[in-house]
Amino acid sequence: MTSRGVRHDSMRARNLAVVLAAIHRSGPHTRAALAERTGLTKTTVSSLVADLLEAGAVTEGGAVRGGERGRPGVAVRLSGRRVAALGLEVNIDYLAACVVDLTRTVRLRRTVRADNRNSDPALVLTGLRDLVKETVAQAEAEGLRIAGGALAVPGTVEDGVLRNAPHLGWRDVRVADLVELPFAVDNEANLAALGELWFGCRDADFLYVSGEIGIGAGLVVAGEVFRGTFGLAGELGHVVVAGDGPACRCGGRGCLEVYAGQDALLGALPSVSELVDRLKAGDRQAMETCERAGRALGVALTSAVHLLDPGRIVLGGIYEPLFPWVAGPVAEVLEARLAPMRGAPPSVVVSRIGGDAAVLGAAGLVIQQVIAEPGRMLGL
Amino acid sequence: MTSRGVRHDSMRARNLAVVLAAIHRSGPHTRAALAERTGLTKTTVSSLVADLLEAGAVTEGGAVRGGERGRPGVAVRLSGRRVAALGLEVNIDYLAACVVDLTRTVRLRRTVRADNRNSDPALVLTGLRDLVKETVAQAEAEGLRIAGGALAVPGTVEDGVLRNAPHLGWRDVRVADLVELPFAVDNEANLAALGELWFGCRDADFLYVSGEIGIGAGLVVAGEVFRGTFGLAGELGHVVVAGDGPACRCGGRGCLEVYAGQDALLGALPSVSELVDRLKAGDRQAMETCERAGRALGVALTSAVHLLDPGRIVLGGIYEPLFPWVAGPVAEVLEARLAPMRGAPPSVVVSRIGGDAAVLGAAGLVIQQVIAEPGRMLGL
DNA sequence: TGCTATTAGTCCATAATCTGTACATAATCC
DNA sequence: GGATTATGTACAGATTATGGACTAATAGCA
Repeated sequence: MTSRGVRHDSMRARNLAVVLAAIHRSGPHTRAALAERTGLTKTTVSSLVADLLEAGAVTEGGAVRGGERGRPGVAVRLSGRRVAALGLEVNIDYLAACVVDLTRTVRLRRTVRADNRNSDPALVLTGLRDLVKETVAQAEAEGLRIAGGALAVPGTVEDGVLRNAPHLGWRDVRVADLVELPFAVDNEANLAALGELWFGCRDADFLYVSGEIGIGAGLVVAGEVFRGTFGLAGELGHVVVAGDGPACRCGGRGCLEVYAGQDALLGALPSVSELVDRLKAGDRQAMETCERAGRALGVALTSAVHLLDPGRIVLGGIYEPLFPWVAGPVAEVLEARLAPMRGAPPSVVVSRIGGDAAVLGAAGLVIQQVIAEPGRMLGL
Repeated sequence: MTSRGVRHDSMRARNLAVVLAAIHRSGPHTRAALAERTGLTKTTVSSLVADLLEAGAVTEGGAVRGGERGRPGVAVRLSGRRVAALGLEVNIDYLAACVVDLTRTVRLRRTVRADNRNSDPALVLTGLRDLVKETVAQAEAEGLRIAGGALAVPGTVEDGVLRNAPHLGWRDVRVADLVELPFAVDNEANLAALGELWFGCRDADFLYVSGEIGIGAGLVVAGEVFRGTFGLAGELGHVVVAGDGPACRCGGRGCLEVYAGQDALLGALPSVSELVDRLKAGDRQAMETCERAGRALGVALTSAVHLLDPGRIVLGGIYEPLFPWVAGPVAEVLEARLAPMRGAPPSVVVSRIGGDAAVLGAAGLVIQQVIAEPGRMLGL
């Protein structure tokens, strides 16, 4: 737990990361601009950039912005040619994979339908492994080198072990050693939040609300996902809306999920798209259901804002198609409850990437790691 | 916002911090043990320790633990002789100051009664400045050198500016330049949490609940205070317990504060000690009030656990004297609502330092800074 | 067109810091 | 008392960043 001292090699590694992060954060820069931003000398930056060029993480050339007088600089930008990340997702009715390059361009995207409810983990993971093999082969055929992978799962994760995924019916499944690559596993909502950070709103501070059968949330503060002590933070679905409300499957009463989970929203309807159809047709009962769910979500988010202090609120999952009918009540409740004490409540916006958030976020996590530790991830 | 590159001097500064942190984290160590823990060589550690010795941050000698065979090492331990931190607090009815040395020993402690409700900030700050002068002079007379100070205030703080302290009646007061020292200002609940971290339970992961007129909370994860996006996280008092409960002064309904704030607990009683007396005497009504408050607190904490995932829960402020009557209902509610899904809920314990938490925490913040940046704080 | 000012990027000697081996020191074990 | 073992220091060597000098490339201006 004690942090390690800085040696010459870790100093170099850190400086590589600092330069790469500066390029990533604010677009292409000349070496001179990078030197100014990082506080390193031009000489040092040149040397670091040379390493990054060789690793294929950056390219030279392209628009040289700004230069008023004097010799124009050479822009150094992230390269999409070589380094790429593998994002994976196991969910209730599908497996998904994607490959994203360092410029955040989605290069490959595959989904395999499968009924994974109460499934055998070994079987599903074999299927996933096949999907990975195909995807990686295809990516390599395009000249990409996969620097690492990450997997999103609908459940709680501790140290690479899937502790509990109620809807899959999995418990204590070891998934970290799925492939021979640097590999991470994390909760769907956390990764969906990262997806929003990398491919959606790109804001550095927000709470992503993932409406599925359960309701999860991922908080991003200063570009980092907040995970809590055991990685269990963000369980919005069981935040209490009414202390003595109806019983919830979690054992509590009056949890948000009871009012605004998928089951509560759909009632007897077969699917979310059916609900949306009815809403579009102006079905009174459907609209009241959404109104009620939205208000409950507003109450739960009031508590979440007081405790987590998010910059804004992004609604995703099933709340994305339902946004037009849910967002109003949510915002009204937040305004009424938060404005007097806090001033303007966080704005409520819709997710821009919908159902792809988690897979993309998984790839985003890997890209984040590459930028944070280029030395380790790229073998420098 | 871009992080700076590592230069030779910052490498040294960082390594000083790493060594000091290792000594702080797990007690006195020999140079050899420090070398092993930090991954640095014995030579480097020797050189770093020499600097720390000269700065007065550590001393040699004392028990040499462990050594089985071979030449015994010289223990290097934190020194209480020279470096010290100044903790300050402005509260509704007092000003407080303390001086704590690097070994966490409280060397000085002063409290000045004063009615600061709806007071003139300038006047109160003048009084505080006098208190600082006296305290610093006294500390220096004991040979201590104050490395920095921190101030706890009952309100929200942004960038050294006190934004809003409803009970003091202050708004947008600039307090950061109170003294000519490295100086920080923060919210009372956050600093009380740090106090608990440094002088109380010393756990690295917990949620400190600060019961006062309002109810605040400070979350510590891995030894760091979580502040949220704007530093407003941890407003436990306005977490919703019952969506359509009674109105709260914040504009919401059914907030925790309505059920378990000081006003709700005391009712017509003049003081907390009066309430405690009645509870000790077995007063039925008082006990029911506490029972009800405890259950409400349990419900709010259920939401907090789902969202923040704390390691344990520490009850402080007025909940400290009331702990015997409040803790039971809190724990019961948590158990009932959390156990089925999460397993054992976080344990609920009483604060060990009571009303001193915030001042001590302010000093703790400074010590934390000294250990994190000995170069800057000690002028190395 | 050519000169000057200005900015970008590289070269190379120098400085700062950590590493690694060798060694003196100081205990325990038998 | 000698062997063993571990601590802490000394010194040469390795790694990395620095800083000033130098080359390169462009715009402005005469």
